[in-house]
Amino acid sequence: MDQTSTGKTDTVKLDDFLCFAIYSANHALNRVYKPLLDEIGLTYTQYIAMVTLWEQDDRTVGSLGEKLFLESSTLTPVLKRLEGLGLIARTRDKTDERQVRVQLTAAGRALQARAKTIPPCILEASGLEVEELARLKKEIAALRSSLLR
Amino acid sequence: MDQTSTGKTDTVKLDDFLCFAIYSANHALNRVYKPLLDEIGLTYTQYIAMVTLWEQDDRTVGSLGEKLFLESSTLTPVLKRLEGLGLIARTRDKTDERQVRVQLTAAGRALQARAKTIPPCILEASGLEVEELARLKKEIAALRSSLLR
DNA sequence: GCAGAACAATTTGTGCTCAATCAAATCGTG
DNA sequence: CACGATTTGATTGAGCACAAATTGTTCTGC
Repeated sequence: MDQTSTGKTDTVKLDDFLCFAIYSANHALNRVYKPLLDEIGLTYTQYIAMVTLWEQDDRTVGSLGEKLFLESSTLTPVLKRLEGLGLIARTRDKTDERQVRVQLTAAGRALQARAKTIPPCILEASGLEVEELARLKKEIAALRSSLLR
Repeated sequence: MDQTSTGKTDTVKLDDFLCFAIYSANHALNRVYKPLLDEIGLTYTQYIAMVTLWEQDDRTVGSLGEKLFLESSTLTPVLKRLEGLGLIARTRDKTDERQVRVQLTAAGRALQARAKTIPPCILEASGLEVEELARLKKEIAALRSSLLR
């Protein structure tokens, strides 16, 4: 019973849609993250931006967007808020003034330690084993690649 | 290599996050849907609301929100736009005036036929077989259930 | 060297999402 | 019947997301 079947019924059900499963799982994840992120004063998008910078500091807006699959028009206000929170600094690149370089401040780096408790909470809420979660993550990432092709 | 491992590196990578896989796959799906939905003049959220009504007409705002995991504060403006497009009618329930009943118009029902071409396009873009897609959908729905527990 | 193309980030406008709050209708209990 | 509690949907404010248009910078061809 799937929306793509050529089958007998013409009543397509919402629960048959992969897109809805992902859409609603994303919302559910947001709901689990919300109280955890409130404690460190970040929204979800701000959090993944910080995770990306913790992984590699001193990026341009464009490279950050490429990593996060977000447009610069989305990132600009997000980064301005992170700057307002004192977690990052935004400076024009000296050699190419079109680019804005994003760098962690001391406070931004310090926040990483406080954020360390979050992933284990999510793992627990997922009700999955580490290996199973890793496999599911891999499959979904592969789906994303196909869709963006 | 996972953010939950107790392993050697303390550098947690964005690509290790299940939440990011789902978050970005959701955006990727949106990007595939966008041009298809443009043809029938709906946004993604408007589309899933219509799918829900095609599955079962004459719902209250609350029951629609329960199905879609959305708050009334999100649904009210979405439904008003669908009403403005002439696809649905919103009327107060005669026996309980607190509730608003949402019903398809003739135009709303007619749109279902035009929307039939969308799911096959998504299936193709996913690069997955029908069975594989159904299995993945099921796993993600199960994850959602765990998260909302 | 200079005009125009290409590029990077920002601004603007539309829509989605939630938390917090509100108003109206209904229910429950005395 | 009366009055407080609950239910239902709507409103407000903050933030995210994109497309399209804009500004400022760099590169290219002549």
